[in-house]
Amino acid sequence: MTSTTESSNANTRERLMDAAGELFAASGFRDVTVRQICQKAQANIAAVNYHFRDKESLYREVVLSAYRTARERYPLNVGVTDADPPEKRLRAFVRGILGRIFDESNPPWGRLLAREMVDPTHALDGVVEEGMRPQYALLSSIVKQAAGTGLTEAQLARLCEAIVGQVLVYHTCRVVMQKVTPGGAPGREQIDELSDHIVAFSMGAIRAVTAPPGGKR
Amino acid sequence: MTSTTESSNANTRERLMDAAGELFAASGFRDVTVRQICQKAQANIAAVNYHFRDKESLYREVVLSAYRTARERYPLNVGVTDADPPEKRLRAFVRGILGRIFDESNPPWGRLLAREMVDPTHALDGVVEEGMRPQYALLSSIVKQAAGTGLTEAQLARLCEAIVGQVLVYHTCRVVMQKVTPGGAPGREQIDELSDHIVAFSMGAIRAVTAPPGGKR
DNA sequence: CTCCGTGTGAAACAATCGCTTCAAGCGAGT
DNA sequence: ACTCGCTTGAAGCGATTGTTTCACACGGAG
Repeated sequence: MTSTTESSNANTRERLMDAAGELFAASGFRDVTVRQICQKAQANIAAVNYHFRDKESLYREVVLSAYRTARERYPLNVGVTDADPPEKRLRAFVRGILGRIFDESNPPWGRLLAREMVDPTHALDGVVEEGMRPQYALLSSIVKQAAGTGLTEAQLARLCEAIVGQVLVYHTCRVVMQKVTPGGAPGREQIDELSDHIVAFSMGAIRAVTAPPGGKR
Repeated sequence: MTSTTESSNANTRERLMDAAGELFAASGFRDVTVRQICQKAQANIAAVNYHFRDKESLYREVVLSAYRTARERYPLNVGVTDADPPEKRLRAFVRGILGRIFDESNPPWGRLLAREMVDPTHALDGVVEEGMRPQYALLSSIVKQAAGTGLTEAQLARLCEAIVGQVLVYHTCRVVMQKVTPGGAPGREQIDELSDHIVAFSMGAIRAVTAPPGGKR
C-alpha cells in the first residue's frame, strides 16, 4: 500500500520527494515522467515546477536526501571506537555499507547510487565530497591499522578497493547472481554472514600480502 | 575521427551497429535517439527500422555482439591449461575480465554490461546463459582447486563473489575512484599490476579462510 | 469585508520521440 | 531494354515529453 501512493496528509513537497525517490530508483531519471511522480504523490503536474524548479532539481534533492538518510540509518562505526582492533572496526564498516545497499525501503539509496555510477550527474558531486571522501578515509585508516606501516599509497589504495569491491558486488551483480549463483543472490537477512566472510577473507589477505616471508613465494 | 562518424564504406547494417554500440554505451538505451544513431552511421532514419525491426531489436543485437567480441578478444584461459596450478589459472581469469572492462574500444562492452546490471533487459538473458554461467563455472572450478575440498556450496559462492567483486570494482566505481582515490582510478595500463594484486590478495585470503587452525581465532 | 501571498487545478504549449509511408535509386538477371 | 527485389531518401504521423500559463481556492492580516 505504501508502495502505490504516498500518504496524502504530508505536505506536497515531501510527497513528491518520496514518490520521486522510489520511481527514480526503480527506473532512472530519464524513464520517469513528472506525470508519474505527480500521480503517485497525488499532486498536480505543476507541483514539481512549483516546489522544485524543474525535474532535474527534484532529482538532485532526492539523491542528496537519500544519501543522508542512508548515512544516518547505517553508520559505519556502530559499537566501535578508533581504539578497537582493525578487525572489529572493519566489520562495523562492512556491515554499514551492506546495510545501506540492501535496504530497499524508501528511498532506495543503493539503486540511486548505482545509477549515478553509470550515468554520473552533478547530483553525485555533492555526495562524493560530503560522504564518499571521508568514508574512504575511514576505510583507509582501518586498513592502515591492519596492515601496519610500510605500505605505499598505491598498495593501500588497492587494499581498500578490494574491500569495497567485495561489498558492492552484492549490489551491482545481484541480477546476474540471481541467475548464476547456486542458491541465488544473498539478501539483507545474510548481512551478518556476509560481513563475517568479507572480514575474514580480507584480514587473511592483508596478513598474507603484507607478510610475504611467511609461507611460499 | 573514428569516434565521430563510422567509416562509410562498410554496409549500412554494420555501420548502424557500430554507431549504436558507441552511443548506447555512452548514454544508455533511452537517452540515445535513432536519429543520433543514423546520423553517426551516415544512414537514413528508416534504416534502423529496415535492417532491424526497431530500436530495441538493434539494442539487443548490439549487446550480444559486444559481448561476443569481448569474449573473443579477451579469453579467460590464455596460456593456461586445466592442469596448471590455481594461482596461474586465476591470474589468467582475472587478466581476462580486467581486459574486457578496461577496453574502451568499440563496442565498449563494460559500459553496456554495467547498464544492463542496473536496468536489465532481455538482452542480458542470452548473455548470462551463453557467457556468464560457464564463466562462473570456470571461476568456481579454479577456486575449488585452490581451496581444496570441504567447502560448502555457499562458501564456494562467497569466495567467487569476492574475486568478482575485486575485479568489477574497477569498472563500477571508476567515477568515484577518479575523485577519491589518491592517484586516481587505475587504467588499462595497470592490468598486470592489478591482476597480480588481486591474485595475491585472493590466494592469501583463500588459504587463510580454508585453513583456520593456523594462526589465531 | 477586503486584500494578498501561497498553493493548487486544468489546459495547453512547443519540442522531440519512435516509427511509418511512399517514392525513387540501384544493380543483377533475363 | 526491361523488370524485379533490395535498399535508401525525405517527409510526416501520432504519441509523449517537460514546462508554462492562468484562473481559482484558501486563509490570515489590515
